[in-house]
Amino acid sequence: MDQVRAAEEKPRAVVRRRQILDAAACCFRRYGFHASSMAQISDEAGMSVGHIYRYFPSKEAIIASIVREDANDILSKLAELPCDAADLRAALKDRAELGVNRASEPDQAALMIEIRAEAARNPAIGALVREADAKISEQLRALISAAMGRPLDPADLDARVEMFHLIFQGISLRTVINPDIDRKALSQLVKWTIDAILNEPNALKSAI
Amino acid sequence: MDQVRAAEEKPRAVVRRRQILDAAACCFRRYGFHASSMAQISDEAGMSVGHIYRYFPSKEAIIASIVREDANDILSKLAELPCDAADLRAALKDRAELGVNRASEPDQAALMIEIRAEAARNPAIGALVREADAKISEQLRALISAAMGRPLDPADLDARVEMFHLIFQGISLRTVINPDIDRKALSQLVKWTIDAILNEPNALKSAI
Amino acid sequence: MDQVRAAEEKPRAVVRRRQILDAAACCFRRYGFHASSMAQISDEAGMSVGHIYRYFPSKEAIIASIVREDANDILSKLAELPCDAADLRAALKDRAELGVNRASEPDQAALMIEIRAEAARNPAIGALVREADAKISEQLRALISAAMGRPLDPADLDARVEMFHLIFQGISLRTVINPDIDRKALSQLVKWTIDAILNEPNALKSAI
Amino acid sequence: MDQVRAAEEKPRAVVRRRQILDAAACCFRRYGFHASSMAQISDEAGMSVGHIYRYFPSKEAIIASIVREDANDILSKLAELPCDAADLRAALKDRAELGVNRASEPDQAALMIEIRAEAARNPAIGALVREADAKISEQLRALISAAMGRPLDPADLDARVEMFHLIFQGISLRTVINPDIDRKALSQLVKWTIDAILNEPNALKSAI
DNA sequence: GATGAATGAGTTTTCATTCAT
DNA sequence: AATGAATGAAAACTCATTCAT
Repeated sequence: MDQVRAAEEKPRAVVRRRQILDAAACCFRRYGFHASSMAQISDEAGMSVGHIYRYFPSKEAIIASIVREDANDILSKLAELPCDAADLRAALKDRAELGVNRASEPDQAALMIEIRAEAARNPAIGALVREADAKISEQLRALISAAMGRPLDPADLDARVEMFHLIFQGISLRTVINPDIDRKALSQLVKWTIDAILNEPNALKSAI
Repeated sequence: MDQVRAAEEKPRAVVRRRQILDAAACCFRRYGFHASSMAQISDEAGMSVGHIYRYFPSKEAIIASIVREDANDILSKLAELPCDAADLRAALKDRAELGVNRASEPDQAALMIEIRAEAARNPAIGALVREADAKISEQLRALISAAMGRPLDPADLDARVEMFHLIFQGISLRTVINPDIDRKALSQLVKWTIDAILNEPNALKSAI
Repeated sequence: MDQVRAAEEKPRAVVRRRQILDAAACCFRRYGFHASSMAQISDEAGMSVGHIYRYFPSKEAIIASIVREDANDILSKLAELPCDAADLRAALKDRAELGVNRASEPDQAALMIEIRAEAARNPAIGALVREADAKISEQLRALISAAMGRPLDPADLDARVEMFHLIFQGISLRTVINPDIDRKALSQLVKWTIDAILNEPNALKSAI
Repeated sequence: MDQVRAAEEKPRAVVRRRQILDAAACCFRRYGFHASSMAQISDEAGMSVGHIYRYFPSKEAIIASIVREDANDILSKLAELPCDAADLRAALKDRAELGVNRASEPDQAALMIEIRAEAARNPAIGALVREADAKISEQLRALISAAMGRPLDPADLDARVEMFHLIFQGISLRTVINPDIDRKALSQLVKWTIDAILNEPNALKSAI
C-alpha cells in the first residue's frame, strides 16, 4: 500500500502544481503578472486560494516557476539539433521556420514579453531570466561555433548569439503588437538573416 | 513685466507636464507602470499627488503621453533620412549604428519593453502603440521600397518592415536582459542583416 | 456535526451581511451616506474594510440593500391590513397611530430622509426607490379603492395615494427637524386627514 | 466720489455673493451638497475658486446662507397673509394651491430635501434649520389660532402647526420621487386637509 | 488535503482650502 | 479684487497572504 501511495502521492502534488502553473500562465498571458490576482488564478485552477499556497510560497514563486519552464522548453528544443557541423547549418535554417512559428504563437509571445518586462524591474526574476538565458547562450555559442567551422573572437561570438536571441524574442515582441505578419515571408527573411550571421567573417574588424 | 510673464506663463504648465512625464518615465523604467505608484511619481516630480491630476486626468493618461512621445521620437529620427534612393541604402546602414546605440540605451530599452508589455494587455495603450507603429511602418515601407529600387509584393514588403521593427525593438529587449553586449559587433551584424533585408529578391516565392 | 454545520454554514454569510447592513444603517443615520466612510462602517461592523467587499461589491450596493429592506418593511406592514371593505376603513385609521409612531422613530426618520435625498441625485438609487414606491402605491390604490367603495378617476386615486405617502414620509421628515412633536395629537390629526382623503367625493371636479 | 463708491462698493460684494449663492444652489440641487465641489460652484459662478473664499469662509457657510434665504422666502410668503380671522381661513385655503405649486417645483423640492438631509447630520445646519423653522412655526401658530377663533391647548396647536409644515415639505419630498402628480387633485386634497386641521375641535382629547 | 473567511496595507483619485502673485 | 497653482488628508476599493476549521 505504501508503494501505491508513493506512486500516487508525488504525482498528486505534481498534478496540482501543473494545474496551478497552467492556470497562472493563462491569466498572466491575458492580464499580465500584476493584473492577475491570486483569486483569478485559483478560479482558473479550480482550487481555493489558500490551497495554492501549499504548493507555492508566493505569487512570485509561481512566476519564477513559469520562467524556468519557459527556459527549459527552449533548451530542450535546442538540444534536439545535431552536433556535427555538416548538418548543423542546414538544420539551423530548417528549424528557423519552426522557431518563427513558435515565437509568433500569441500565447508564447504574450508570456515572453510579460516575463521580460518583469525581469526588467524585479531583480529576482531578472536573475532567473539571465541565468536561463546564459544556459541557452552557451548552447548557441557551441552551435554557432560548430556551424561556422572556425574560432571567433569571444565578443564577436557573443554578439552573434545575441542576434539569435534577438530575432526570436523580437518576433514574439512584434507578434504582440502586430499579429498579422506573413509568417512565410518572415521565415524566409529570418533564414537570410541567419545566413548573414553564420557567414560573415569578422564582425569586430569590419565594424571599425 | 507682462511680456516676461507672457513668455513664462504658458510654459509654466508645459514645464509642469514635463516634470511629471520625466518623473513618471523614470519610475516606469525602474519599477514598471503598475509598480510605480502615483505617490512615487509625485515624489520624483517634487510635486504633490493631487497636483499631478491638474495636468493629467489619470495615471493611464501619463502612460499614454509617454507612449506618444516615444513614437514621435522615432518618427522624427526616421524623417531625417534622405528620400532619394541613391543615398538611402548607405544612409540606412550608416544610421544603423545610431539606431543600435539608441535601442541599447538602458533607459530607452526599459521603457520600450514596459510599453509593449502594457500594450499587450491594456487595449487603450495597445491601440495607441499600434497607431504609432503604423505611422513608423508607413515611413519604413517608403524607405525600403526606395532603397530596393523596385516594387515588392505588399506582404513581402510588410515582412521586411517588420524585420526592421523587430531588430531595433529586439535590441532593446535584449539590452534589458544583457546590457553588456558589444555594440560595435552588434552594429556590424545589424548592417549585414539590413543588407540581407534590402538585397534579397523575393521573400514570398523563395519561402515556398 | 455536519447537520449543525449545515445549519450554521449558510447563516454565516447571512449573519455577516446583517452585521454590515446594521453597521451601515447606523452610520448612514448618523452621518449620511457620503459622510460615512467604509472605514467607519467596518469599525462599526467589527470587521475589516476589505472583508465588507466579500459581501457587497460596492458602498452603493450596501445603500441599495438598505433601501430595499426599508421598502419591504413597509410592504409587509401594508400586507397585514384586511382586504374586505367593511373593516378596512377602520383598520386604516387604527393603523394610523402605528404608522405615525414608526414614521416618527428617529432612526427610521433619519434613514428615510437620507434615502430620499440620495434618490434625488443618484439615478440608480432613484430607480430603486421609485420601483419600491410603485409597489407600495399599488397596494395603497387597492386599499383606498376598497375603502371608498366606488371607482375613482385614476389621477384622483393617484393623488390620494400620494397623500398617504406624503403624510407618513412627511412625519419622518419633520421628526428629523423637530423630534418633540406630540404623537397623540399628531395621530389624531392624521386620522382626520385620512377621513378627508377617504370621504371626499371627487378631487378633480371640485378642484376646477 | 465717496458717495458714488459707497453706493457701488457694497453692491459689488452683494452681486458677487448672489452669483455664488445662485451657482451653489444650482449645483446643490443637481448633485447635492457633498457631491458639489467648490470647483464646480466656481465654474458655475464664473469666478475662481479662491475668490469665493473672499465672500464665504467655507463651503458650509454657503450652505448656511442658502438655508437662511430659503427660510426667509417662506416667511415673507406667510407675512403676506391677512391678519384678521374673517379672511384668514379662506386665504389659507386659497393660498394652498400656490403653496402646492411652489412645493412641487422640482428646483424647490430638490433643495428642500437636500437641506433637510444635511440638517439631519450636520449639527450646525440642523440648528440653523430649526431656528428658521421656529420662526415659521410662530407665524403659523398665530395664523391657525386666528383662523380657528379660539384658544387651543399648546401641544394641540403645535401638532396642527407641524401638520402644515409636514404637508408642504412632504409635497416637495414626494415631488423628488414622483414628479408627475396631478397638482390640481393634490391641491384639492390639501384644501380638504387644511379644513380638517382648522375645523376639528380637540386633537388631544379625541386621541385618547 | 482543502477551504475560504479574514486582514490591512496599499492603490488611484478627489477636494476643501490656502496663498503667492 | 482676482486668479489658479499647490497641498495633503481622506475616500473607495483591491489583493497577497494567513489561518481556523
